[in-house]
Amino acid sequence: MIKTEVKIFNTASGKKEVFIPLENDQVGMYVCGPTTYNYIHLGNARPLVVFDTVRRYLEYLGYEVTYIQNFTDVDDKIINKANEEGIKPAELASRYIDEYFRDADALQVKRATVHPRVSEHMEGIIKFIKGLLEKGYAYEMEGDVLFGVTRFPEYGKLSKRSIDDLQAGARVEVDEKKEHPADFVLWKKAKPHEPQWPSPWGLGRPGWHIECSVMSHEYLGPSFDIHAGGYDLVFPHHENEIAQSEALHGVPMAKYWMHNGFITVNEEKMSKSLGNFFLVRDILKKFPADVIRFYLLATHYRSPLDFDDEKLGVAQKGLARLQTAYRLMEEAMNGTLAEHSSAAIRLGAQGFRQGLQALQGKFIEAMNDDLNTALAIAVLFDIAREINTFVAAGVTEQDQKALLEGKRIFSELAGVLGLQLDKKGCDNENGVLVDALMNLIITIRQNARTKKDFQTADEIREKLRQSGIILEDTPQGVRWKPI
RNA sequence: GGUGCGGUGGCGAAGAGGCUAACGCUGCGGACUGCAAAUCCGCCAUCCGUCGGUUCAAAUCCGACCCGCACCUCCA
Repeated sequence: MIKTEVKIFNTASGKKEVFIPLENDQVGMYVCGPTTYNYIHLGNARPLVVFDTVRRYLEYLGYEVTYIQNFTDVDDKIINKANEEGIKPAELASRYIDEYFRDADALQVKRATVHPRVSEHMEGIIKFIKGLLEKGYAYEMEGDVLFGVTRFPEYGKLSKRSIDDLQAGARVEVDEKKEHPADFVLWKKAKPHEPQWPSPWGLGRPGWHIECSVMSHEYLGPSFDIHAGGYDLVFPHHENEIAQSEALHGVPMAKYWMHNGFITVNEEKMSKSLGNFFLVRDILKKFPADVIRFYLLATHYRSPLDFDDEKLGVAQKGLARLQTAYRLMEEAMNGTLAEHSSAAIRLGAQGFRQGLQALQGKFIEAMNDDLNTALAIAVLFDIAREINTFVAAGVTEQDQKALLEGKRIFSELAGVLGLQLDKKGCDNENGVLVDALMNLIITIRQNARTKKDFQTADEIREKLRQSGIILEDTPQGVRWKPI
């Protein structure tokens, strides 16, 4: 367990607070997951990556994290789309759950401890609603069950809205029969040809907010540490969850509420309703998944983040710089580069190690400050420079231990961000073949260079570049890598 | 109308009372190189939306104003 003080910005208080879990080294986290009627877009991906990073960091520090992320698989949009396609809603939902995993896995998002689905928690939902009715927080209306916001005095505390404001600005369809326009549905009366479940109030299905209250309670208890999601969930989704859960259980639902900012396109929120969204899998056709992840983490999670290809291109270059440093260090360790003592003044191995350890401290400090991944990445760049400088000056046998230590720190910290630094080269069988061919080509070119036939040498290099292979001539020999 | 967030170099982006305002990209100069690439070194904001105020000291606190964004309705 690394002893250190993590601070988290808590939407509930509007301030950064020291993170102290309810139960010493155990952390319970609930992240609102997608409604599964489409492939996920980049805006959906941000919370996945951000809160996965929160999890990774807490685990790195030694906490044991129970991470719950739901799938909303019962919903109007699912029903509509399924009808369009002429298949069952459940079938459509489960298809997009599979597709979700494909994208999330690519982005190195760790699987949750449990991924509960609404459709599998009907019993719990019904029981929960029953409890709310019994305690007098909910009321029945023509087969629907509604939560009465005026019956819960603290309603509005998360989003800092008063019930009166809600009434004043209400663009909500006013249903005269509701006690209050902001009352929201817990249980919806069934319509024909829709998924439906039996309940004490007749056939129907759950409203949107109730699922998270029920499932978080089932897996994490009435009170847990972190509840997270996109900023647009603060109201009404999370506000309503709080109302339901705290009304029923009488204890604070979550200790810390974390919300990520939006991805924008031309400064406008990326959203399904605006239609300006980019699917993760389409972006993956142009950029590797780790570049997307790097891009998402290079800005603080609460700030808006504008998207375009150019910005991903910058991220790609940045990540490549880190990977290059890692590669140079590995080569120095493997002795791929001949030992070379340079005239340059160089850091001793001792200084190198101490420098990296100090930077590791800075990394932790950055992450402690409300998950400042932008700063943490800056530290990674500092580490890269240390490594490059150290390695470029020439490495001897005595430096190997320091290099090993450096490699450990570097990859460990990158790993906290879910970034992999070692290039997964060619797959093994082909790799041997490719290596052999590359060695042959390089030898031929070297012969040309020895004869000062630079025209031939340059032609080979240019042709390889066009095929996606970069050659680098270094004092220690020729190196190649895919673009 | 209500609520909240933000405006930092050519671009992106940290910093939130006091070290020369991080880091990355771009550009420029240098080292290295046959030339490149990669790498290293150096340079590029007298200034942090505007105007006032508080303070010994402000990009960082307060006030006003301008601009942008978001939420108040499904949305990550």
